[in-house]
Amino acid sequence: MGTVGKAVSLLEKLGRGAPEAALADLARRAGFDKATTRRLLVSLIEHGLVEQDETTRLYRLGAGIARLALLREAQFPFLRMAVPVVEQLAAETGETVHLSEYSKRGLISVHVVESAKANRVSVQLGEVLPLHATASGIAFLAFTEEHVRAGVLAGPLPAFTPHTIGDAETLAEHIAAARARGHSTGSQGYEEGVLSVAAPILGADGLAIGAIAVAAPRVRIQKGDIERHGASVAAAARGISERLFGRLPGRKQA
Amino acid sequence: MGTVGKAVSLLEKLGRGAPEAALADLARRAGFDKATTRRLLVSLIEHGLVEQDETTRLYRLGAGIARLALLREAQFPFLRMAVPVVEQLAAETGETVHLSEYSKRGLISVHVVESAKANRVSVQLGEVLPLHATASGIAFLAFTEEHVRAGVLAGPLPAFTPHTIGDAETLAEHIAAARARGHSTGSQGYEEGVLSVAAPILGADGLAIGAIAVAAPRVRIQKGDIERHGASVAAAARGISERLFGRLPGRKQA
DNA sequence: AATGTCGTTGCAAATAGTGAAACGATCATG
DNA sequence: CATGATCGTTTCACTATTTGCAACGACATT
Repeated sequence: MGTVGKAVSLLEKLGRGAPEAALADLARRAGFDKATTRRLLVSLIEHGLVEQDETTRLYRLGAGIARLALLREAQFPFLRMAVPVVEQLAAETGETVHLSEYSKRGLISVHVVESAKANRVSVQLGEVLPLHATASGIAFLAFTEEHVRAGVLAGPLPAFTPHTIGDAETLAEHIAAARARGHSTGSQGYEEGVLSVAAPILGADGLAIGAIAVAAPRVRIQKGDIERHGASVAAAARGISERLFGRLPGRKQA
Repeated sequence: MGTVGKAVSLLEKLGRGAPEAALADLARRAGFDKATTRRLLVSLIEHGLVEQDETTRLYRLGAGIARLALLREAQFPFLRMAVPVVEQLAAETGETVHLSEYSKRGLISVHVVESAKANRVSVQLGEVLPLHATASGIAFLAFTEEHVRAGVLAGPLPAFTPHTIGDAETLAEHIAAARARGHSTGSQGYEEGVLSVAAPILGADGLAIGAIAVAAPRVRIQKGDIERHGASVAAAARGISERLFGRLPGRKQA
């Protein structure tokens, strides 16, 4: 692993778990030498990506991270454009709605509006959702480039619940169905007892850049809810694309 | 400069200017060799901090940045706690209010509510505000550790306008006055024609972690406005500290 | 006191990063 | 249509940065 890989890996370790971490703890979790870990951390501190408590010597993510994220949002206002639509969809459905953006490993949940109901689905911000095990992931896969889809179908499909789709064939069917309908459904593939409906958010080139999903406890879903929410979530996804790119992107044939 | 420094420097170059940048452009701006620049970028891409448009080959900041920022906000909910107070202060004063957080180089503006008035002060999100030239910076310096304050007083004090405080002695007086009053004032030190009033947001140890400021066009400020806004902004800053840390931190003697 | 763990620093060994050059591809320009 | 410039990419020998071990004092626990 290159040096920058190690540095980023430390940032991720700092992001998980407790708000602050000790040097030896980080070195252990990352598998680096104490000396190496420390030198990487001081480099990151010098650039504001990490901060250190002067008295406890504990490390935490720095404000430079927030700065980069703000600059990015200024360049590509995904949240600013999408959040109002998410809120609207949450109000319309009364269920938890979450918005995610594609990145290397999977879909990163970037905004969540939780249902007001007592029994509701909860999603952690910044969490990476697996592409094969969530409605959002399947919606994304249905409208992404062939090589990404092929990569997921070829790779391992780890099970998160007993209901997680485990074989590539079934997954391919779900993806094809989602492409045909314009939205996907997920049934307890990631969390037990949760049903979801998701639609892809398409970029200017017609390929998915993220997804929006409605997630509800299984017990609350009535006949017809799936279809109703499916239409709503697909409309919301289109709305976000239009706000971001002006007109609705042409749908790419696969 | 170490390797991680170079990598971070590329991230900052990507954050400034156009939403996407070409390899040769980045190499020139950063002063690195084309080959070096590319290798750093692919490392960053592998970890999701940078993305590349498959067809145009242009680079941009990746969703991994947003992920880290979200994880950080989950660990230390600065925005979640502060934003409502900022909105409230903006409504109360009718002027632009901005919130900033301290980092290595200066105060990073992390949230802004612009005045509804036509003639209003505008602040760029993610911008780094100089500590010696803004009301926020002086408020921060008045309640930070001695060595940080000394470092700023010792270092160069670049002028952004003809009104920027240029000598350490005057700056020290402003800082002392801010410490005595609990809030600071800034007069066209960073942007011409802008008057500001700011107060420090104190951490659990009584030292400043950021600042909140009201900024208005000079022409609109009446007698008494400074004092009124000073009291409001100081109260808002205390409110944020209390929301973040429970009780009001004890004020540290300097 | 003794033992364990912590953060920090120095050093020689080695790995990882470096820049120049060459490549084909692409895009203006004449 | 040919030319020249610029682009992104790859290779390779060289160098410098990074690395891990070991030792250190400080601290906390036993």
